[in-house]
Amino acid sequence: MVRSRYGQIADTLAAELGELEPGTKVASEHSIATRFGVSRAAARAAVQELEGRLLVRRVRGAGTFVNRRIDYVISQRKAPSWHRTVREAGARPRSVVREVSPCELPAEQASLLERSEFARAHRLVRQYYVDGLLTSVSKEWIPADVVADIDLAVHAEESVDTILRQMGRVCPVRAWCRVSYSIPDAETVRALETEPHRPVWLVESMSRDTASGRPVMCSTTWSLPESSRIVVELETSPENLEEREETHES
Amino acid sequence: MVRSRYGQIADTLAAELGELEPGTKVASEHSIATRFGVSRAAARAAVQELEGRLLVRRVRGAGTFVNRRIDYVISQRKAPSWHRTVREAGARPRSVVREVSPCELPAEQASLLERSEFARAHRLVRQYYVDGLLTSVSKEWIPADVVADIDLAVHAEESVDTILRQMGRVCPVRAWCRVSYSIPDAETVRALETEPHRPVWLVESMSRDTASGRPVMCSTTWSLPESSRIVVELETSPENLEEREETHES
DNA sequence: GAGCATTTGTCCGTATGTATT
DNA sequence: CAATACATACGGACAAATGCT
Repeated sequence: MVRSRYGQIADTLAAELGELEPGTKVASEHSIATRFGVSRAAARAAVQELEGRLLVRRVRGAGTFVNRRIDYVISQRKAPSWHRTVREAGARPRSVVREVSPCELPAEQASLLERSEFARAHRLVRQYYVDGLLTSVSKEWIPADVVADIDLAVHAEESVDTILRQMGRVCPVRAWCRVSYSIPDAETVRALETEPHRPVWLVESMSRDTASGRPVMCSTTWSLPESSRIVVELETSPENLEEREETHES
Repeated sequence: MVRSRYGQIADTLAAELGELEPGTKVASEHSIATRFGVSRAAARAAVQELEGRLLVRRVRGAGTFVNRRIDYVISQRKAPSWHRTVREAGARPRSVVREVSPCELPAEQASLLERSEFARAHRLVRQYYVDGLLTSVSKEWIPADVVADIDLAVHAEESVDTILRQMGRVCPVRAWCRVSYSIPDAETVRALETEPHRPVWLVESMSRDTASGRPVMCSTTWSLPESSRIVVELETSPENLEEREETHES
């Protein structure tokens, strides 16, 4: 099969992009069209191809920029640290509290947190930026019986983990987690500033207190696929192998 | 912000698509252009939008068809069964052995299987179809010390699990697994019949024998995002909470 | 197998809209 | 306000794959 012209151009550009720092501005559609002697439509197709490969990001009116994906590993063996993960990848992490308010637990979160529905809790909405680019939004629920008041603390100290440790006197660790690739609801689309109906990462998580085993926090986090590569590791130790259900098909 | 014409058309079509059975043929670009009084380019943009939402599949020369995604849940509590999962979703599963050959274990697989590099093993390549559409390809490695000869059995019995149980006299269960969303290598691109450089699901997995705890099989499976929605569930039982590393950031 | 209509894929040139700088 | 850059849209053309006759 013959490679299409825009495909060849995309391959050429992709090779050149490999040398560049994330955030670098890429040649405009017009200049690509001129350089390769094609129409702007073909040049555009090539850049869209690169966007599909997650190699670039495009901003209307501003230009096209070299993209980078942060590997975020979710594992049972390691406690999560988004800020550290981003920094270790050589990027600049920032998170912003968008909303913090008392609420009553919705059914799903109540069940996960092993509380009764409508139990009093704190709802926390945050946005996460990598190198100034919005990459994720999260909603977190913390039952009021873990920490009574959270508003002031949340603005002084960005890490919820630290707040729970200091104010709640608990030691939270991730006890359950579900990762999928789904279509976000309208509210999330607004918060993530993404196109409606476009699939993004969804990580649902619940943490327990190490000592008591009691759930102390749960969250749902939506992340743009172009900005992070979520990796989930699942491990069953040999001693626990028998605990599982059995079927006879691969 | 005003919604673009092709976006409106996409929304209209998406609503209509919801009523249709998977596999149904969708109106052609030309007829959409005529119906909505727009150019073919705009109609095409609308259909491409639907493709991006994973609602349709397009085949050159044939047409555009309603798509369905199969939810495939990977969990510690449940043994995997691809055929059953697909059937339960109301679709028709089929897997085909493409290649079965003796080989020496590559470094990565040798390490995972706790064998020495270049140890003799069987390499098995399979393709998976849902409703006749190619959705996944897998490579599986089985050390020769688990089953000596596998060629004939593999063609008579599709389930590797069953072969291992009967010929290898082991009871395999998934002990480790890693899921990510990655760019496939050229060989995989050919086997998956997908575009180069397009990200797809990658599930790496290793199974141990229940009784001995010894690794008996490992595999890498690549799956098209438009055909499956991979969900990974990770759970740490309260008793094991202390086993993990600690950090102090969320 | 050959021929034909259909359908998507690619590409051209041009024009206008809209967001950013 | 002007220049730049991406977004949307038009109309036309041919290529390539598919499915049917």
